[in-house]
Amino acid sequence: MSVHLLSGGTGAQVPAHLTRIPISLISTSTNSKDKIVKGKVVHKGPLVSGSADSFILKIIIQEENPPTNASTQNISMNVVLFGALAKSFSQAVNQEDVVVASGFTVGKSPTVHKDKLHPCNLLLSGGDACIYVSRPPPPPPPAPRSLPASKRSSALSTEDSRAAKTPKYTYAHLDDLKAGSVVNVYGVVVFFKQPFKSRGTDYCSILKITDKSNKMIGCTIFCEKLEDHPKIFQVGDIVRMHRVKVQVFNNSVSLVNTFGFSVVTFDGAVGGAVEPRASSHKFSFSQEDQQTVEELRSWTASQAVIPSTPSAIPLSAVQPRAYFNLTCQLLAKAPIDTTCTLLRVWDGTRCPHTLLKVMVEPNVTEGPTSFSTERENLIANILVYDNHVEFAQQLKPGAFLRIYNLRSIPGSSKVPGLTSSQSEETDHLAFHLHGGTSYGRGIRVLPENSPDVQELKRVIEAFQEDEELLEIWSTPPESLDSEAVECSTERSCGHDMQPVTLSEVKQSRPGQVHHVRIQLRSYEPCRLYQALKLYCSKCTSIQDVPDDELLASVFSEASKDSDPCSPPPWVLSGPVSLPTDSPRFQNRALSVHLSTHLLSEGKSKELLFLMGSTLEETCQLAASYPNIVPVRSSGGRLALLDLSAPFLFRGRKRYYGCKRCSKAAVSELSVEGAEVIDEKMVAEALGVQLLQFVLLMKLELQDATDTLDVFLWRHAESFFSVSAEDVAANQEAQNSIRQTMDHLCPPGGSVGQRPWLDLCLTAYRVEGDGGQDQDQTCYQICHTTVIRPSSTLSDPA
DNA sequence: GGTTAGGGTTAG
Repeated sequence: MSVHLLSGGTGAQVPAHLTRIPISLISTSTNSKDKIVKGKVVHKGPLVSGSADSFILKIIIQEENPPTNASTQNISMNVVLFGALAKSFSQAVNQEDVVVASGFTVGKSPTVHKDKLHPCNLLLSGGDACIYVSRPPPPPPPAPRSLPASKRSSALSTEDSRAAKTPKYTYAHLDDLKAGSVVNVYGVVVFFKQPFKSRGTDYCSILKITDKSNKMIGCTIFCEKLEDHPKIFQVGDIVRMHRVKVQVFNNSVSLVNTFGFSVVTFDGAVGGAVEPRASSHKFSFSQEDQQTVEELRSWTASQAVIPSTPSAIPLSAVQPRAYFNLTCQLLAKAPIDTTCTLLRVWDGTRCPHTLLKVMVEPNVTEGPTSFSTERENLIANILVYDNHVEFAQQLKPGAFLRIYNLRSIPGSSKVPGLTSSQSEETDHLAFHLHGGTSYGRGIRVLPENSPDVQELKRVIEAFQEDEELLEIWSTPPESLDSEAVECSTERSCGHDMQPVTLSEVKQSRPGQVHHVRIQLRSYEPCRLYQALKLYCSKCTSIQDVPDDELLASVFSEASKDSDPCSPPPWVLSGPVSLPTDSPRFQNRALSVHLSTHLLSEGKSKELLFLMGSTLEETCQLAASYPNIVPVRSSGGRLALLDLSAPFLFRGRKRYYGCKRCSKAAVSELSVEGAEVIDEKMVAEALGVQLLQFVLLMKLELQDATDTLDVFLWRHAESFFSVSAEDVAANQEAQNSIRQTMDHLCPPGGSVGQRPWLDLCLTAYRVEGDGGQDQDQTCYQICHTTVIRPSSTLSDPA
């Protein structure tokens, strides 16, 4: 059981009585006694260590010069080494070394279907197993030859183990591929399809490559993960593939990835930086690779292998009735139906043809729902169909894309789900990414650092600067009186006043009302749930809404009070079980108290006093009982929880009381004449000063003259057209505020993207802590409502 | 444990 390094005549020798058996002829019935198998190591796996010195190492060897009697099929096979042999092999043997194995047994390869290699594998373990290594001669050293052959080490020197860590690869020429072999290749991409979902488990990439031999070779790459696929952006890119298997299909040679496959892609432009695009961080890349890429680039440029037409064209050069590739930025997107998604893109250039308008609901749009008029005119609406929809759904607005084989159709066609009057606009150019992958049809996200994206960003930024200039010159104060500017808000105050500038507002005395036409520059809090507050109308205090973590601790603290409790005479007490399927709630009976008065009214379940529950359990029960008041035992009596927690749960709504203004005590509720029990009745009965949910935000306004911080508070609910109580209880109301704010102040958007707003402001004096000198003028937005983003994505002109 | 695809336009 050992690894022997063969070195000319001086080292170990393969015993002469052993006879070689070609790899292709090995079967499970092979008698391995006195046999050897010889092959080149084309893959060396990692040394896998199990428990207590049990090592396993898997390699693939390939027949180098098959004897004439051997077939060319199955010339590559898996070899599994065990124990100390695996360990010393791992240290001593490099990829590309030629090895001879003896003392092996033959097993069925469990991975034959996956790696398409030999149906058998060689197993090397125990005392008979032996590996002889002959290293290929090193590449010719620079003249004069300075390294005598005798200097080459015949022992396993440290130099050898270092070499083992960075295997040197050899690359096959594309006109010299032997069927069944596993090879490494370099090639220039002459055709490619972005990875698409196969009918199996993997994504499939199709490419055709060529090299200096001028041979065209088709390649099929199957990988489950998209990132393991070649990152090809355009024809002319250069790929380096390791461990692809040569196959014959339809009488021509093709390549398929096999075990240990990896690929690195390079841009093919002469003179550009050689930057590898790889999925793995640890791929080999040497000076030789650099040279190979540069040589292939020059060769490609001299040979006209690649059509000289540009691989992508800008919107400004798009012809009707054409297929083309587009490099662009995604601004917004919206699903149309299950087979179609709308992508709104631009590349900063203006298409000479009028572009198709597509209407969609704003609440299904991801990204801004409207843009400046200038920008709207540059936006191309792309309808993406069928298999591309799934990929499109994962795209994020802002991403840079290349869309391959996009089709421009004049006159427009009907958009599914919309009536013809909504979508049909003759003489408009429509863009379709049809279903299927023919001609490489597909979408690819380009990285920010790619040269094409850098160029795209230059064009876009130049446009944005123009856009901002336009906005500044065409807006207030010059246009304050005009009706030309479309506004996203509406005043309902009824004041008959002309708008003034922010600088005029700042110079005015407090106590006045102003109309302004402004844009929203920024706002606080960015985390909109923090805008939700609790307000006491009695003491006018404002506090944050406690988070669930705090509430849970209040409940848990309250349930620790285990003093015996004598409930008041007007209650009936008993256990209640939680209406849930969840096993963790089982075996937990909570103590509940019902009002006998309500019982007599037939409304016993209308109001529950619940004791000893957790926050989670209380919420569970609140789904089934309309009013739940959490209680605890305190000094032998029934008491409310600390008022940091809600004193009442009504469905998903929670009601809080003011600690300062409440005189809380558990007492009986009078419901005479009342149809339903509401929070006000409960609060009154319990002596709780009910806190009100309010929205409080600080907005920074901007116009051509100045900026101004204003509050949105007392009129916040009508501004957003939502109730703060709803915001506290449901996600939809929260989303609605988020959408409104994203519309008024698009995240990452330029000033040109922010709509103009007509506001009514009140200015008032607020006493500072330090007396008269510290008085401040504050401003509040009042009597103003946001007009919900219009339901069209089209150019409003 | 093992297949997928194997370039060559949707038909909205």
